[in-house]
Amino acid sequence: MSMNIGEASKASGVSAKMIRHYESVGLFPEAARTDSGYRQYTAKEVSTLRFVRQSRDLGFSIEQIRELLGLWQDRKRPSRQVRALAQAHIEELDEKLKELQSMKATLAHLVHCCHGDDRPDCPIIDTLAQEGVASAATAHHAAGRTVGLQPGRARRRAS
Amino acid sequence: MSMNIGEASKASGVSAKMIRHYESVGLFPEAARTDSGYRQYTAKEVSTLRFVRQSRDLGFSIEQIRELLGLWQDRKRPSRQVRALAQAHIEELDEKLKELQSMKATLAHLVHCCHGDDRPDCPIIDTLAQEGVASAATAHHAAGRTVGLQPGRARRRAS
DNA sequence: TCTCAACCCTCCTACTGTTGGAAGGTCAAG
DNA sequence: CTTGACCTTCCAACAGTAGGAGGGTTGAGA
Repeated sequence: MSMNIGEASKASGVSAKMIRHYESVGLFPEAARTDSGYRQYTAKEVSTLRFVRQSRDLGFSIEQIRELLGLWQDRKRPSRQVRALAQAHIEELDEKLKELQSMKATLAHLVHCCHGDDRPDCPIIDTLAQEGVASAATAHHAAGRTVGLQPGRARRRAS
Repeated sequence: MSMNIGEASKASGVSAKMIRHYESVGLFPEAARTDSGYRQYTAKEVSTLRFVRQSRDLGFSIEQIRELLGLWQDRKRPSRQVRALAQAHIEELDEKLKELQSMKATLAHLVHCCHGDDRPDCPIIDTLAQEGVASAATAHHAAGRTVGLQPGRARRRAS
């Protein structure tokens, strides 16, 4: 009935390392332990883990998953709440999509302009060296929140 | 002719904090200093900073920018090299785009299915609790490298 | 019974890039 | 001389994941 972390990991698709991490940040209560200190998991906990993984796979952040788990637990919550959370996340995804698309478009244009042969002459480099590529960055200038290809890409300029 | 880090920051659009950081990771040589230890920048260095910013805005990583700077410096490099780097980056962007689009599609479908009213019944939560959402995650399963809405989102399952 | 592999444990580190603060030194204007 | 705006360095945090070190546990085979 109960299993070690390795089995729970296989069953849920969440690595043992991550299970411990999620526990440590309080995403779910601490697991029961054997006398020797091994964590023990039941089918119920494995399904929670699976829930977390599915949510991560849809791009929800840990904090959002914390909320989702709360809503999941509370069997009386109005579906409206869940929907709103999902909707908000879609909008985040959209912002990121726009930014990436803008980068890609700019880059594709530059690549298109560059003959890409043995000559040193290169419009890509030249453009980077100029001021104001007028790309993704400037595109949402006023949009506030970052998007991050890399982690915390805050698009704000030095002010 | 030469300016402090604050002015260089304003002129380049890179925050002072980031200028120091880039210097510390060896993205460009250490700046000259006044007797009192203040960094001094010339127009040449400001244009390097601008180059870095433009590259970041197009989503290039620090390592990629390191290469780009090298290519920029070397006035004899074949434009082919630059183009290849840009092309490779476009492909990275494409992977990320696909992943985000896949997430969005799955999520949009779920949101569409959820009536979102006062009733507790919610297909979004129900789907998360099931196994195998068959979303972004499974989509590129074999694709190896991560993409990260959040930082290091490695999509590999616990193996 | 001993041994060895395959587990498990906790802690610390790294990585992506950026921001924030603390504690202090410098420079200019008033 | 004081004040405020600048500069310096170092340390920590954020998101999420992965890797290792150094140790204990378990169970099966010799």
